[in-house]
Amino acid sequence: MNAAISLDTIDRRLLELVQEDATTPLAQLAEAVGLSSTPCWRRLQRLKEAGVITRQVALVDAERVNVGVTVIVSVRTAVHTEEWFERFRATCEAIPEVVEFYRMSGDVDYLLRVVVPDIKAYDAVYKRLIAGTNLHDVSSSFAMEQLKYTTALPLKYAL
Amino acid sequence: MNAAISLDTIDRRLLELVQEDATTPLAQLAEAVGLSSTPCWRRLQRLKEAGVITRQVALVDAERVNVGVTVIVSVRTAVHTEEWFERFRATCEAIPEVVEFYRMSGDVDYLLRVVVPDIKAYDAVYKRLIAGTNLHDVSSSFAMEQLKYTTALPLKYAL
DNA sequence: GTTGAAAAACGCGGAGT
DNA sequence: ACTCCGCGTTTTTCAAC
Repeated sequence: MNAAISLDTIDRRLLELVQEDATTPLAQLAEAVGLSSTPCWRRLQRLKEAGVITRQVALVDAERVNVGVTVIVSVRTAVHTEEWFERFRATCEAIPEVVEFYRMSGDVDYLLRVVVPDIKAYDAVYKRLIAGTNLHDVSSSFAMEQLKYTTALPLKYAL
Repeated sequence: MNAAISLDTIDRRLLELVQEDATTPLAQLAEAVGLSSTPCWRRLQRLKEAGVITRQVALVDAERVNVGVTVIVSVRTAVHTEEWFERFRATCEAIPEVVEFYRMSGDVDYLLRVVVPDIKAYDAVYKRLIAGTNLHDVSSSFAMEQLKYTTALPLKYAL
């Protein structure tokens, strides 16, 4: 279900293109990869069915919707039970300001990326995070500038 | 150019929908927000022209293209010149495995998110990062699990 | 803002090489 | 597996309200 899949050169080029712009007309994609539209369409279909392409979304400018501040939150926990984890996971899942959430190796247990309009709003999210879940240590770092952000994954490693 | 913009309830609802699924037919979006398709189309057009919706992309499953490992890289620098920064920025920009890149406040100067197939591949990226740019301290943490990742920004703060 | 409708573009699939 | 071609749908634009 979630194994790597076999992709040839054309598949990769198609993925590169749609990762950058999913509105590109099929005919144009087809031309770019040197195919006619039908096989190109079938390939895209196959990539969707295989779960390589998961979905197609509109990206929104963070500044224009007033969430220009991103905060990186490092969390260390005292408790390490399954029950605590599930609770924390559910909390993060429910907070829309938490846009990324990783379980880490090393000294930090969890890492979050949170987007908010300002420090005051972050404080509200912070309170929501620690409410209910017993966090041992929470360290928040503010990003001054987003220098790069892309949803396009490198395809050179694809099998 | 990058100021927050005025969005009413319908605009927000539309953005919520297209942030989740940009393939939704216009007629269906229109119905969901209680509008007919013409004004709905005009609103989406306006949101694109205003730069609120920046683009429409296909999201790819990281596991299936063999970049299931994400590494968080904290960078401290010895040099703090404009020239050094530009060089480092260009390096990160050019490395497709670097999918996010922030300038931070606090003890860490820069934070990167890197996606790779395995530790060995990360080492290659690491070498590319430190080559040419004189990094004082680089600390890499591996994510064991991606518990949440969304491109959908919270819209409750939009003005 | 609405409806309706028409033009153009595009997705989708069949038939054939 | 691909090309060619056409049907059906959807987008996009245009009226008039």
